[in-house]
Amino acid sequence: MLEGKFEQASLLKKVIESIKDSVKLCNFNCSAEQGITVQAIDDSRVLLIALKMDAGCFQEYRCDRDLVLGLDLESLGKILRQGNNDDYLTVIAEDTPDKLLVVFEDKKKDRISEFELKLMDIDSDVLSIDDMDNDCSITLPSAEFAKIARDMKTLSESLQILVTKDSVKFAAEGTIGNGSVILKPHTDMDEPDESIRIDLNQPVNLTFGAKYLNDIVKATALSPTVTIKLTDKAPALFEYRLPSGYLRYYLAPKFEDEE
Amino acid sequence: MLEGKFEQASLLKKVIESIKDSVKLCNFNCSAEQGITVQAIDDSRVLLIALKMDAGCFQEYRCDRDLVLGLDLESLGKILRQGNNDDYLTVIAEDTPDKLLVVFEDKKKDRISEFELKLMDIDSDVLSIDDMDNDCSITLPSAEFAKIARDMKTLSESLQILVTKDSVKFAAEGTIGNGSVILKPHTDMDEPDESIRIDLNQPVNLTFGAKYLNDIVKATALSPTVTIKLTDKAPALFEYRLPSGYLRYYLAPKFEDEE
DNA sequence: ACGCTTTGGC
DNA sequence: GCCAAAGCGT
Repeated sequence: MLEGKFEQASLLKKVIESIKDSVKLCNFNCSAEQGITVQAIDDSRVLLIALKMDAGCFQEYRCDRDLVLGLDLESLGKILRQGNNDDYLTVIAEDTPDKLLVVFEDKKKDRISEFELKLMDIDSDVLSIDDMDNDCSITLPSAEFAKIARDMKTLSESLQILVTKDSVKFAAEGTIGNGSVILKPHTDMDEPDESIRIDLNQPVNLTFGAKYLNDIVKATALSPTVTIKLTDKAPALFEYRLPSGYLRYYLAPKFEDEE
Repeated sequence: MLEGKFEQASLLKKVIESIKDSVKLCNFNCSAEQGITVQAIDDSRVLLIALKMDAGCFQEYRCDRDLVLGLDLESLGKILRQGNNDDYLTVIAEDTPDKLLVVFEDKKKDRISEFELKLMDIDSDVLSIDDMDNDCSITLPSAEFAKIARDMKTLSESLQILVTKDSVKFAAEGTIGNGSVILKPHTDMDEPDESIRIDLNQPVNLTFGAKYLNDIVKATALSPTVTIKLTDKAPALFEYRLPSGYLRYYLAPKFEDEE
C-alpha cells in the first residue's frame, strides 16, 4: 500500500492548484525510491509538466509496490480545499487501488476529515527528457517573474525573453503599445531569495506564448524563486523547487513565422 | 520635448484610476507654465472632469513646447498598473509625438520597465469654466463622502444634498426605503482632515445622479478631503486637491421633473 | 462593467 | 491579524 503523510496540507494543495488549470486528468506514479512523480502534457499539448515529490516532501512515506493513480485534478482540488493549510494530510491507496483516500488531521483539535476520491484509468505516454546543456540559466524571485508574465500578457499574446551576460529583458509588442522590463543581476545578501542571477554560455532570444507563461506562474506560491533555463530553438525549462523535489514546466518557444 | 518625472508612480496611477471609468479617451495638454491639464466630458456627457497637475507634482518637469497627448486611458491604466507604487515614473514625449514613453525605475533594484503607448487624435472642445461664486462650500473627509455616495446608491438612483448653515444632509428615497445622513460642521484639531466645514451664503437643495457621484468618489485615494461647492440650479463642483494642482468634477444637478 | 475572492502590504 | 488592491468570474 501507499501511505504518504504531509506535515502541511498546503504543500500538496499548492501543487495541485499549480497544475490543475493546465491538466484535467493525470497519473500520479508512486514508488518507494522515487516518491511521487507526475508527467503530464497540457490539454493543448504545448506545455509539459513534470512533478517530483521525493520522500523528503513527506513526514512519513511508505510505498510497498509501484502504483499508478489516475486522478481528476479538479476533483482532487475540491477535496484539498477542504483541509486547512497546516493540517496533517495523508494520502492512502491500496496496492490495487480503485480509490485514493485523503485524510486531514488538525494538529490541535480532535478533527479528522476523510475523503475518498475515485481513481480513473488514464492513458499517458511518459517521455524521457534529456537534461541537456542550456545556453543560459536565470534565477529570480518567483513573484517578480509572475508579475512580469501577468503584466506583459495585458499587452501581447507573446513574450520575448532576451538574455545577455548582464541583463535579462522581457519584452512584449501589442496593439496598444510596447513594453519591456529589464533586470540586471544582483546579489542580495540579506534576502538571498531576492537575488537575480544569470549564468550564460550564449545569449538567447526566445519568444513564448503569454498564455502558457501565465499557467506556469501559478506555481509561484511553491517557491520563492524560479529558475529559467533557455536554449536556442529548444523548449525552455521553468523550475520551482520543492522542499525535496521540483515542479518543472517545459515550454516550446514560438518560432518566427508564428509569432 | 516633454519629460515629467514623478517621485511616486502612485500619483499618476491614482489619477488615471480615478477618471478612466468615466472617460475612455482624452487629451492631456502639456505646457511649461501650466504643467499637465486635462478637460474631459464623460461618455454620457453629464460629468465634466478637469485635472491640473502643476510642475509641483513632479520631481522634475520640462516641457519645451506645448503638446497635446491623445491618450486611451484604459491602455495607459494597463501600463501604469505594471509599475510599483513607489517606483520613479517618467513620462516622455517628443515635440511632435506619436507615442508616449512611460518609464518606471525601481528605487533600489536594477530594474527598468519601459512602455511605449500609441497616441491618438482626439476631438475635444475645451470649455472655459467660470470660477463663479457659490451658494455654499462644504469640505469633508473624502472617505466619508465616498461611503455616503456608495451607501445611498443602494437605495436610490438619486442623491439629494441639502445644506443649511449648520448641517449638510444627504438623502435618498427608494423603493426599499428612505435614508439620510446628516453631518454637522466640526473642527478636529488633532486630525484636521477629519474636520467638516460648511461655508454658506445661501441654503441649497440639489439632487444628483447617484451613478455619477459613484464615479466621482473613485478619486478618494487622491486626497484625504473633498470640497463640494454648490449653487442652486448650477453644476456642482467636487474638488480633490493634489500635491500641486487638483482633480475637479463638475456635475449638473437633476431638475425636479426628471428626478 | 460590477461584484466577489484571493493575494499582498501595513 | 487586519485592511486594501488586484485578478477572476458572472
